[in-house]
Amino acid sequence: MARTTGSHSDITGPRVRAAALKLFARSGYAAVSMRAIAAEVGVQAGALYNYTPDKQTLLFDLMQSHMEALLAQMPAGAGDPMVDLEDFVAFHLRFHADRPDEVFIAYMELRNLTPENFARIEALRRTYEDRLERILRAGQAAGVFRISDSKIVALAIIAMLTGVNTWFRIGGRLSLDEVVAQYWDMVRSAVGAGTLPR
Amino acid sequence: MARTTGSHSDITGPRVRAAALKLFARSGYAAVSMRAIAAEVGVQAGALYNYTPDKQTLLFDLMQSHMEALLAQMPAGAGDPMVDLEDFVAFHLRFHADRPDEVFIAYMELRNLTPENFARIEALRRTYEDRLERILRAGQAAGVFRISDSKIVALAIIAMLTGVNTWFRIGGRLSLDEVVAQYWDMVRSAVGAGTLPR
DNA sequence: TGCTTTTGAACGATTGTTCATTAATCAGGA
DNA sequence: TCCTGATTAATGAACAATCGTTCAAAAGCA
Repeated sequence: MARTTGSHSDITGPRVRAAALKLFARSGYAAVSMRAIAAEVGVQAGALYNYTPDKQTLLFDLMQSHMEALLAQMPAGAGDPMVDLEDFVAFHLRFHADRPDEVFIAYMELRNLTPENFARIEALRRTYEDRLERILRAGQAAGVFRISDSKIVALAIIAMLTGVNTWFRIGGRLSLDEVVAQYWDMVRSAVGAGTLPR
Repeated sequence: MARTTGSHSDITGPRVRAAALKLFARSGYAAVSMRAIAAEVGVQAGALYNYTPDKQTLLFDLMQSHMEALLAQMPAGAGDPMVDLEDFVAFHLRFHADRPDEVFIAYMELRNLTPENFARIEALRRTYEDRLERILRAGQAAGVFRISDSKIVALAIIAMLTGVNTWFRIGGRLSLDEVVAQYWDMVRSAVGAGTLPR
């Protein structure tokens, strides 16, 4: 619906989510009070309830938005396992490097979701893992990847890639391009695809 | 000092730590109340303060004990980079598989430590990472590992290995021996050490 | 004037922690 | 074996503070 009269919703709403994202990432969901979020926005606690029914939904919406953006922007896959794997690795690293707070929350706050909300986020996460596993199985079938258990390799790769967020910061010692190149080297080696000149 | 009269400290004390470990791992430090810990032990909240000065110290002691056990049991290193790396991988996987709760806390609750306590745990963690990096540099110098940045590779390997704790459970589809074998395959490949028959 | 947004107070519940009091356990002597 | 005195552990109430959430009233804008 179009903007209604006297409304600041389209200004305050995003600021509430941004404040919650920042504070949840820094201190954790359980340790952040609604009053702290309100103070970050510059508003009283009661005003937050114009933008979220409760604190739990605020967390869930942040995680859901993140996971849906991840799935929406993920490369579709060209069909060549080697190309698809490289694209996946590059995409994962760049997407995650751009959103350290969202990534942190998506991995750390799963246990603070209600069971129903947890199940919904978990389903999105599995969809993402399945995409990588499908690439690995295609390469396995084509004989270009030498791996035994595609599920384990998929999880190991994702864990390795997501680990960059514990240390990588834009503007640090290494550029994002260098990080992508180095991780692609490791992933390519780990799946048993020889070190080919490119 | 030897056991003093009228004391149950040596019984209740460990039970307090065990209850805190279990509940912190399940729900997170901030979401667990001292009353919840006391209920798990079967005691009133006030009694906990015979065994810890406060909640923060309870968390810190759990994390410190875990990290010190990790460092104490870590293999010393024989000198051969290939052997040392394989030993490190196997040790890491087995040690972590045995202690899912401790590992979970050690990685998730860092931000709930006071700055001083955080610095102390962080120092222990860095000591552990340095041990792996030293193995990698030795293999790099000896020409047996083909890697460029030993620091990144060390962090990537640790992230990959620690990731098993998100899915591995003793008694599941895969035995621990199978997991160790598969991860060693991936690590050996990732550091560019050829797939040799063993 | 009509509608939206924000305030600010209030609510019941829960938080970490303290402490006087009670209960339990022990060593040593009779 | 029983008693005594000493010592420790656990209770249960209390504390000030903070929690998520609600809502009537005030403020701001079209």
